[in-house]
Amino acid sequence: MKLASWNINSLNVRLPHVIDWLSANPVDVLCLQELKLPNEKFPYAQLKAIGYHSFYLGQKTYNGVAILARDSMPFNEASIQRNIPGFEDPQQRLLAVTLDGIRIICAYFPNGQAPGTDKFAYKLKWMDALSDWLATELATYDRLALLGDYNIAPAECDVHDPLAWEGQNLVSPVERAAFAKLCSLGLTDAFRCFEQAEKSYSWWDYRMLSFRRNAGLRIDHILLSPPLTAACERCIIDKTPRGWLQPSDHAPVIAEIRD
DNA sequence: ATGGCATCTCCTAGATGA
Repeated sequence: MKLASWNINSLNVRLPHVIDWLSANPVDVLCLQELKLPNEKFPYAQLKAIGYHSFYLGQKTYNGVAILARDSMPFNEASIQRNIPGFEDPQQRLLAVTLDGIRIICAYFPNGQAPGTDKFAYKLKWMDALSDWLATELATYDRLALLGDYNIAPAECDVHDPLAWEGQNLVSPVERAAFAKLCSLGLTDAFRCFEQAEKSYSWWDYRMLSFRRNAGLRIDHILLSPPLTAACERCIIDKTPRGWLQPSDHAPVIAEIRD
C-alpha cells in the first residue's frame, strides 16, 4: 500500500499535474493540501475518471484539503471527520477518513507567518488541539497515518541554510517542540526511518531560483502509528513534479507500507 | 538587500504563502 501527500497550491491550476503524477505514481491514497477552491468546484468527476474517489473539504481562495483513494479501497462513510472536533475554525485544514482499516488524516498546518504574530499563536493553538484529538484517535485506531504540509522543518538537516533560518518561522524551537509533542504520542516520521540523501527537501521558494539551487526545507511529512511504522518499507520525496512547467512549490512525499 | 514569485479576489493592488 502506498500513501502520499502533496501540497498542490491551487487544485484549479494543478489538476493536470495531479492527474499526470497519479498516472506515473498510482498510489492508493493521495492527500492534497491548499486546494484553494470551494467544494462545489472540486473536480470529483475528473478524478473519478482516472480511478480515484475523493473526500474533500474546501473553501474559497485559501486552504482546503482532500483525500483521494483508489476506487478499490473500501471506506466507511461514517468515519469521515472534517476539521478538529471541538476546535472552532473557519479555515478548512483537516480531513480524516478510515480507508481499508487505516485511519488517514490529511492536514494543512497553519503557516504561522512569524514568531510573535497572531498567526503564529493560531498555529500553536491549532497544533495543541490537534495533539489532544490525536491522542484519542490513537486510542481508537491502531493503524493511523497523519499526512500533510506541517509547515515545520523538524531538524537542522531539514533546512538548506540553518544559520540564515535560525529562530524563524517554520524552524523555531517552539514549533519544533510542538512537532516533537505529536511524535511523543507514538507517531514516527516515516522519512527518517530510512537512509536518505543529504539535503532532502519537500518545498522550495518560487523565488531566487531556489529549486535549481536546492535551497529548500523539508516541511511535508508522513507520521505513522507503531504498527504502520513497523510495516513501512520505504519513504521518499518525489522531486520530479517540482521541475515541471508551472509547478507547485511543494513536492509529494510517498510512504510504502507492507500489506 | 524586506526584494525575489505565484495564486487568489471585493481582480490591474493587496493579502497570503513559507
